[in-house]
This record gives sequence, C-alpha cells and structure tokens, in this order.
Amino acid sequence: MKVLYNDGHVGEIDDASEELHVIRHTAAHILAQAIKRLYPEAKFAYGPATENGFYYDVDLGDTKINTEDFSALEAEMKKITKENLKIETFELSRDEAIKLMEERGETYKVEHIGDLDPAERITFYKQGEYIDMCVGPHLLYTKGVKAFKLTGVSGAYWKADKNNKMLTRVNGTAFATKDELEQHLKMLEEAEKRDHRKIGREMELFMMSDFGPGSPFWLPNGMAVRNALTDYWHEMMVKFNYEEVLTPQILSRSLWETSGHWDHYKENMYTTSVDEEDFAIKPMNCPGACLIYKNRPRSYRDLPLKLAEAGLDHRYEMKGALHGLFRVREFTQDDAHIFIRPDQITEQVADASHLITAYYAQFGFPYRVELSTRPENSMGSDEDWERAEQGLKDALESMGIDYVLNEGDGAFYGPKIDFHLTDCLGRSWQCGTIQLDFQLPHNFELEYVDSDGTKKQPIMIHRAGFGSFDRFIGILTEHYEGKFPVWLAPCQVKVLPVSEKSREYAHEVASALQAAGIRVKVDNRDEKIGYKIREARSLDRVPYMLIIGEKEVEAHNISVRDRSNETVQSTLDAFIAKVTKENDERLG
RNA sequence: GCCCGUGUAGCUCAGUCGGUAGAGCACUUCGUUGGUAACGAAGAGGUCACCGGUUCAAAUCCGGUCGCGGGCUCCA
Repeated sequence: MKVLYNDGHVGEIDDASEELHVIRHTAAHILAQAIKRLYPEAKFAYGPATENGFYYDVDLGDTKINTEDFSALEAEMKKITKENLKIETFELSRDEAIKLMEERGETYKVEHIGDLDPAERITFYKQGEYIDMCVGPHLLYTKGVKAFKLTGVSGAYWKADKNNKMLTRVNGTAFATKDELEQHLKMLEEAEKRDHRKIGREMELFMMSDFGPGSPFWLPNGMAVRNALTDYWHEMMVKFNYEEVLTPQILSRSLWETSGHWDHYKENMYTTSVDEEDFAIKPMNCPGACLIYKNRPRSYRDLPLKLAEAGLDHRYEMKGALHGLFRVREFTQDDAHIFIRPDQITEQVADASHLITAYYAQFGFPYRVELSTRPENSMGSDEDWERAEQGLKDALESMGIDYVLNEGDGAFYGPKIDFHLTDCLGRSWQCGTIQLDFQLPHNFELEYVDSDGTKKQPIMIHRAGFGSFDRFIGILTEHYEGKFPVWLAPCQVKVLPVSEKSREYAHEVASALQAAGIRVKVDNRDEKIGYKIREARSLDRVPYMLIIGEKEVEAHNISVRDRSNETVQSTLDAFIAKVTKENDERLG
C-alpha cells in the first residue's frame, strides 16, 4: 500500500497492521474534516489511530454531539471519501506553524507546538479545505478509507490530565475492507452476548446491589464455581510448595505508615477509628506477610519462604471505574509473597512463571509477557536493580519465554513481569504479575542470618496468577460463554424426569451422583421434557442432562445428553466414572 | 471524580400532547403425565430509582441526589 510521508515522498508499506494504522489515522482526519464542516466552531486536539480504531478529541464549546448525530457525521465522512481529495503534506517553521494554527483558531494545536522539542520538524497534512498538524504518514487520497464506523462519544481530558478541560472524544473504527469491518462488528456483538454481567444473571452466579456498589454478592451457583477454582488453587499451592496463611482485615495506621501505603495509597483505602486509634481495611496483603516473616528470626536455610494468601482486599475505586466483576471495590487476590536471598531471584521467578503458565495452560489461554524495568524516581541501589532485572531476564530466558521489554515501566520498588492472557475473542487481560520488591523488606527491616553469621536483607516477590478470583471468574465466564468445563460448572449434571412416573428413579440417580461427589440437580417441575431441556441448555448451560423416563426406569439405565446435543444410553456407573474423570481433569 | 447517556414488575421492554400504568417471559394456583430447545387456563406482582419544584393534575416538564451503561482517569 502506498503512503505519503511527511517529507513529501511516497513510500510503500506491506505490513498489514501498519497499513491498518495509516488507514485509521487518515480516517481520524476525515472525521475531523466532517466535524469541522458540520460544527464550524470546533477546535481540535489529538486524533490518533488506536489499537481498535481511531478517535478525535475536539472542543465543541457548549455544543453536544451524541450518537444520534452519528448518521449525519458518517454521511459527511462518506461524502469526503467520495470527493476523493488528494492528501498533501508540507512543512513550516515553528513561527509559521503557530501563525497558521492561530489564524485557523486551533488553540490546542498552538499549545501542542509549544510542548514540542524546538528541534522537531513541524509538518502538516492537507486534504481539501482541511489542514492538520501531523507527523503522518497518510494515504494518498481520501477514497482509500473504504470501511469505517463511528462507535461512540465520550469525554476525554486535554492531555489526559483531569485538571484540564474535558473535550468531546468521538470514537470510530476503520478497516481495509467492508468484510473486515463487518467481522469486527460481529465480534463486538459476540462480546455482548458473552458479557459476564448478563450470563452471571442468567446463571445466577452473582448479583450486585445498590446498597454496595462495586461489591459482588456470590450466589450459590457462582460460589460453586469459586469453590472449584479455589480447590484448584489449593492443589496448585501444594504442588508448588507454598504454605498458606491468612492475615487480618483491619490493621493499625502505624503499619500502613511503615509500608508507605498511608502516604501513597490512602485515597484508595477505607479507614476507621477505634479507641482513638486509626485503622485501615487492608487494600493489599503484603504488609501482613511482612509481619509473619518477622514473627521469628529467619535463617538463610528458611529461604525461599513462600507464603500464599487468598487475601480479601478492599480498595476504594472511583464509581465511574466500576464494571461487573472486572472492576470491584472488594476482591480476593490469589496472592503470594516469596521471601528470597539475592541468589534465588532467577530460580524463584522461574518457579512463579511456571505456576502462572500452568494456570493459563489449564484454561487454554495464550499469553504474552512483558518485562518492565527501572523507572525514574525509583528506590534502591543500581546494583540491586541490575541484579534484579538480570534475574528476571534469566528466568524468562531459561524457560524460553519471549517477552516485550518496557524500559522504565517498573514499579518504584522493583522491576516486574506481567502476564497478559488472550481470551477466545482475542481480547487481552493482564492477570498474572511477578514483582520484585526491595522497598518493603527495607521498610519493615526484614532480615535473615546468612551462612557467615551476618544479617542480610531478603528480597520479596509479590506474585498473583489469576489476579483476583473475582475478576478471573468474570473472564472465564466470558471465555466459556458460561459453558464452564465440567470441573468448574456450578451444576455438573441436571436430571430431568420425563413425567411423574419416573421421578422416584430420577431421585435415586441423583442421590447416587451426589454420593459420588458430583454437583447435581433434579428438575422436578410439572413441565414437559422439551421445556426442561431448553432451560437447562440456554439458562443453566449444564454440561450433562440425564433424561429419565419410563424407558430408563424399565431398562434401569440413563439417557445422557451432552453439550453437543447428542443423546446416548449409558449405565449409571459408567456415567459416574466418566464425570468423575472429567472432574479431575485439572489435576493433570 | 469528570463527560455523555440512562433508570417503568424478578428479566426484556411499550407507555403519543401532562389526565395517578401495560406486554412477553419468569412466579403462584388449577388442569394436563408428557420422550429431547417454550402444554393450557387463571391469578398475583409496580410509592414509574429517590427528594424537591412547576401545575387543578407529573412515569411524562424542571432542579438535585443515588444507581446503572459507554468512555476518560486509575487499576487485580
């Protein structure tokens, strides 16, 4: 595909994702041009291509745009592509650029020029009457944007700073072809169908109440999933040689002062006062783990000390940020704190990585890994950081894991590895994280006696695999569309008597399943079999239905209908063996 | 917290110009005893989110609060 670079030369790009980026960027300009035609008072801020489309931030004064205006806006954009305007580029000196933008009333662009490095070239793109300051590259003609759609309007702060003015952000997406756009829109529809808030209601997994915004209530079915996931977690903790602990919910202010949370995290913490002393409900589990470490003297022989905690944390999140199970105000982390000697970094980071990748293999999630290194304003010595970063790299390389390096993106207390899983719709979620921490061992004056008898400071690893049980169940719900694998399904087998004549036998069958540790329910209602099947399928999403009628009573067997909607005859014992085996699948 | 939108029965939604509410599903009861994705009938269920204002009269118009949705910001 041919593109126009900002020095005026026409180049060729052949990478599909780069092409898409240019198409979307040009679409953003076409959007701005259309906005300017319909709203002449509009002033433009930024209008980039993004991962999923493009947007333009615009100041419309007191005018409001909403989705009802989109058809007019899209029609104007369509018109601009049909006009097939030639896209041209030119360069101006700083003063000329400011003059041009001032003439056109583009105050945000003028401010932007002021923020640029004085040495930087200032280039413009022009199509018809529309001129935008832009580094490009762009398409050669507006006709090159063949498939686009406006997807929403929202607010966005100028320069993403909440102290600045709120601008109007018009979001859209564009693709190389109409087919690809259609496919994308279908994916969004599919995502809506899988929304865990909708499925959670249908399957009665969890509920929300206005009495506790951002705090899920776990209903019996959701609790069954959660317990199954927790059982799996326990098994993995044993397998990976962790010891499980539980630390208190409410701890004194002085602890949070020591950890630094009182100074740096207080606005997210719920605080209370008892006996004229300040307390806080824990937003994290690490300070508690540090106290356990300090409970007695530690030897170098005790390390690594691997403490796992399914810790319930409370964090005040801004109400606009709350979203189903994905973003809540109380959640249980699958947390762990690993206290190690400096020589154990590589080995223990690799161990934690093995655990996290084992989780993702269990659920069939592909994943990618990012390593974030020392930021500015970090604490600790150059030597510590270098050793820690090298340790993380060595661990990943020893496992043959490819990773993206984010220079300067680490926490102030240490470098970290993030695991981003990809669900069945191609959406990415950061769940697993491994963070090295020099700060808390320092603040809490943690130490161990080394082999030479001297006291040394351990390094702490924070690590989570699911992130939180709550959010992970939300992700799993969408990933499986509620059709959980047998071992996670809230109801594993639903027994459906055809009529009253087979009820007694149905209950016998159910009792046998229950005795075998299988989660089973009987649909006793006075309804026709087709009705019961429909509900078990579409609402409960059960892996197995047992159809029990007079034929089964007589033959003393069962009819098993699975998710493929095939029905087979089986003996009860054979079916119990099959389900039991599937229930143990996670143990492998 | 900010921007935009939104709030009517458990769920999904109608409700015109202001005249104190409707459907389907779910629920209850009765009838039906059925064979692989919705059996029939009847009944019950609502301070129209909440508070205030305008009006003879408010689900409807206005203001505020709260919740929810999509974003921003932040994040497990």
